[in-house]
Amino acid sequence: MVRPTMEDVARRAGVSRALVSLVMHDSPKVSAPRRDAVLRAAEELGYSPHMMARSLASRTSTVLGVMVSDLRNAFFAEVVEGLDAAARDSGFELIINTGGRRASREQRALRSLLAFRPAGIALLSPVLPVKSIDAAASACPVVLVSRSTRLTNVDTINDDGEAGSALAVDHLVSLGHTAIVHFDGGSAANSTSRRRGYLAAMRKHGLRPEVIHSEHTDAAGAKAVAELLQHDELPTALVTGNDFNAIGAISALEDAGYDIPGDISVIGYDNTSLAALRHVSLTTIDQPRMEMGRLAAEALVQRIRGQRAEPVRQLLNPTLVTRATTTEPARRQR
Amino acid sequence: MVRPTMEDVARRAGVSRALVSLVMHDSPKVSAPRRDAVLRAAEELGYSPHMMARSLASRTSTVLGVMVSDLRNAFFAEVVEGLDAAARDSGFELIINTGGRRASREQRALRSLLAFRPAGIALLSPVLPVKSIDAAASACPVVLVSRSTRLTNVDTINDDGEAGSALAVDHLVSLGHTAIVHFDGGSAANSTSRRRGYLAAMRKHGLRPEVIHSEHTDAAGAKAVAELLQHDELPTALVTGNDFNAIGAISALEDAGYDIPGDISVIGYDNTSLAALRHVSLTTIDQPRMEMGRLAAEALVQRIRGQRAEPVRQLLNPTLVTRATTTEPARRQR
DNA sequence: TCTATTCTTTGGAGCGCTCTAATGCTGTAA
DNA sequence: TTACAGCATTAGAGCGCTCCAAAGAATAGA
Repeated sequence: MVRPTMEDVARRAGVSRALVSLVMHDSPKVSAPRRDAVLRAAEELGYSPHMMARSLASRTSTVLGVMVSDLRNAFFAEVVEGLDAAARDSGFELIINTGGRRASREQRALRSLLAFRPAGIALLSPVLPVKSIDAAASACPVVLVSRSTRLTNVDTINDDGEAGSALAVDHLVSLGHTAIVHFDGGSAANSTSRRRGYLAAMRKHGLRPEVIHSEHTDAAGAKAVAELLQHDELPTALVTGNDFNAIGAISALEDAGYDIPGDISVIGYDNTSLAALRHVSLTTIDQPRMEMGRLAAEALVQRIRGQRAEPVRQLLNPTLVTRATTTEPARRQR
Repeated sequence: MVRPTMEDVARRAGVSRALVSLVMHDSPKVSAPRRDAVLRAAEELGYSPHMMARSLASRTSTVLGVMVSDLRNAFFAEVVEGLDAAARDSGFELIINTGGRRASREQRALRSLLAFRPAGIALLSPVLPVKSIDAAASACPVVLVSRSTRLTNVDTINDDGEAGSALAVDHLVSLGHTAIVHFDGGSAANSTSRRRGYLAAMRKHGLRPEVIHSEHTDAAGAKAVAELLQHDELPTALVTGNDFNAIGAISALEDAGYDIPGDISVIGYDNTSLAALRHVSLTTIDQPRMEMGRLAAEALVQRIRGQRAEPVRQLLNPTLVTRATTTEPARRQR
């Protein structure tokens, strides 16, 4: 388990340790014969540089710390995937920690990330207090994904939930719908902006908005439908808080004898793998999640390289993915 | 961005660096007044130990390297989640890399993991040649998840695909089914053992097996149904390769006018979040993915601590999750 | 030939920490 | 009084590397 060091390589190649270091960094100021000798010796010994020692000596780091609440959530998994790809392109590695959306655990996770003296830190939808974020930002560049802040030393990458909901409403209006109800996402971080976007878009079109309180689960979607069915008149379209909620709503409506989209059009949010299934074929709003990860990594790298000091505020545009759950309103409505 | 060192804390507390080190490690041989002084100084300066320096000096590591092909795949995401939880419990951090199921990229990923001199490495379903795995294992403990090996210095954690398929078949047989067809998973890593389990279980019950070649996607499931519909007689039950395939098969069957489970029972594999949706409510086979991650971490930790030298070969038992897509065969079928 | 100049190579200090061996300091026994 | 535990504390070497200053080697110009 004891691996060869630079010293070993140097001895075998008959050169100094410093020269080996230069070769490992592809320095142009090494003569060809020495370079070959060093590379051969390294190869023969199976030498690979010791990142920790390198970091320590050079006072630099090639590590990006990532705090994610839960990798099982496809949203985070995809953002991390984007982060990883972009980080690798810039020569960084990811060290990942989970915070479980509990401030105390996130605090711990953040501390242990900082103990690695990473070059930068990405916090995905953290529930941490601003104070902690600020403290972290004074130690290294920090980027926030799916959370905004007014801290000027921190970058943020968010999807534009308002624009997404507006996209959904516009789509339905263009199909001829006027009675459009929103099932909101309750206490979820992204539900406020989605609701706001829905309200603004309805007002823009001169329509009367109606919000039914719900959550981001299929059971909640079904429950919201039950509430909706109490009404005298049903809407012709539903803008739900996310895909799961949409699925729950759809099956509850079908159970109640309604045809989707014949009687009611339904639109989801997130474009999860679920929505794409033939069987489901849900019209939904897609957020560029991988892209968000890439942008987060790029924001960090820029700050690390000192290329920028002003904060970046990315607000990514979602897109509409039209599938089979939306169509023109039926005649009988209005 | 320049953070205080142990030296700074020592100076402020009026003690030596070594004493600070002892306090940071909760050594019992430090007097109470000194301990307090050190802790106060550390607090005031916002000191936190430098992991890299600590690793270097102590020649130990608290990092576990993880190579995963793709985090967007829920299987891996959950295994990683389990790994993370167990690693944290034992005081380790994860450093994650993606290999994309391409040997060359995995090679690179492995190399950069090894550069961190991790305490151990977990490879999730790698396509790496045995040679590379063996080389890694000579540098630090290695555990393989979803891949077997005969290397004796490497631990493996696998789910028992044969047992899972047998569970599916047994369930259907106990309901009274005899005409049971398998849609297999094609070239996927886990499909061989799942198919083998199906074949063995059918034979065990004295039934005639029939395998239709398919893939792990919903489109492939639908395509396999199209093929099935050419037959004169339909089976009364389907054992599919995974949940996506099952969903595709179900919707194709429903499109063709069949009732699920009235006419045909369908059983999935993986118990994805999909299967649990009310709307889908798919009977399926659950693999303990988080558990696999935990066990992988534990296997590593045991080897790291030198508690074990013989290889571990975990074969985890899947379980049947009964939902709404399986029932007794209809009368009309014989 | 000698010096000036450029190109290679090397010694060695130091990154922040750990850990061993040695020190200082009490108190107790001889 | 000295000796000797026993405990708390510290000096200092060293982990594997980087990087600066300086030395050496090679070449060019005079």
